[in-house]
Amino acid sequence: MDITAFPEIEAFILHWGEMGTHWGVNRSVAQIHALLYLADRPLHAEEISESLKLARSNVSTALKELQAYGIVRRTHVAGDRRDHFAAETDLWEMTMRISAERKRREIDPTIAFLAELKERIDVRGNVPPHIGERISRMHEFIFTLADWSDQVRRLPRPTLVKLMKLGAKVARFVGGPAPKA
Amino acid sequence: MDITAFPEIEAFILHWGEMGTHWGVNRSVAQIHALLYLADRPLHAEEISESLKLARSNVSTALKELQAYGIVRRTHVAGDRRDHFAAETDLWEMTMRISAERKRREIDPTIAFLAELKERIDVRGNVPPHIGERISRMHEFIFTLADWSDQVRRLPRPTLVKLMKLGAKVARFVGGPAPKA
DNA sequence: GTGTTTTTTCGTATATTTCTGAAAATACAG
DNA sequence: CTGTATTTTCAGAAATATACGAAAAAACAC
Repeated sequence: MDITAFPEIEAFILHWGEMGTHWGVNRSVAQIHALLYLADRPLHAEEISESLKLARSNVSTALKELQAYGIVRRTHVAGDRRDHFAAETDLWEMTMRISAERKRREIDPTIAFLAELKERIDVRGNVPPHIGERISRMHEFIFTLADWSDQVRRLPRPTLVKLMKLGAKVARFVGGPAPKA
Repeated sequence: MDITAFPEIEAFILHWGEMGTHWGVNRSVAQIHALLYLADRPLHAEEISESLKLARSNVSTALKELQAYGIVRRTHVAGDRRDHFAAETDLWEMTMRISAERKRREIDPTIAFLAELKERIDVRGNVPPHIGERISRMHEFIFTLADWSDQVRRLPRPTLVKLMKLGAKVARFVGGPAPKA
């Protein structure tokens, strides 16, 4: 399957690459992910490199990143020494893994940082009180969201899908008003 | 309130700026947002420029961006011709507005793009069928999430907070298993 | 072990984004 | 209207992130 044969495939890959850049994922990583998502068989690094016209070394680095996210796995093809790579195609699974990894990399350290900062502010004593309050509120807020995301991530997929489809109607279970539309 | 007087404040601003860069928000925008979040009164552009050592013009651009997100508003101070700026300090409100704007800018166009792409693939006819399926699934998935986010955004804040605190326990309402921990 | 294929590392080149400063535009007071 | 304060625009400079290619390392066959 040569991607240049289908402009639609190329368009998807380019769009996905751009999306990546808007969300802090580098373009090559996102493009390779898109390519593997569309592929119906595992691809080796050389193929990827040629298809996307990226340096072989760049592909290597990007694949490591995708594996760190847990959304691409290495597989082997009989009679071929080269590593082959396949993307997770279950989109819920993919989303959960990306969110878990980004939480680990960025959110957890931020929570720790805010806790430490609040401590330092309290020790110092002479910082205007509203500063401590704002920092505390941010800490608590991010912690609450992060904790919620951890719980949601552990839900069985079918439960998650049901909840999602329910949308704002879940509000009725906590005594909220019926949603308007 | 001179931020250089408190290294904790500066640390918060720098951290927030870095967070921004990891999520596709430019550093100056995020830093200014952090400063305004901590400030207990509206600040004018010149103050911001001096506090953060950013060019006045850069501050102007960044403030426009923050206003486009709806998380900073322009106010006026009696007897001062200059515009003053204050950040939304309710973190739920802030989060909802950021997510609404990012959806508008990035997700909605992506949904439209995927729909259009699927259409083109169907018309063309000779694209391998699994490609069309993968694109369709991605389209549906993103649409479902986006629709869910719209509904959640419309929920009254107290309802939202209750749901969040409930965490994985909401699963019981859709016949899911009791969460483990 | 040696030779060959494949992958990774890493310093540097390139591309991209961000920031600046000067100039233009706007808003307002008198 | 004229003059002054304030804000915005925009082309180029600076900073940052990304991608490359050469060389090293690793994996494997023989």
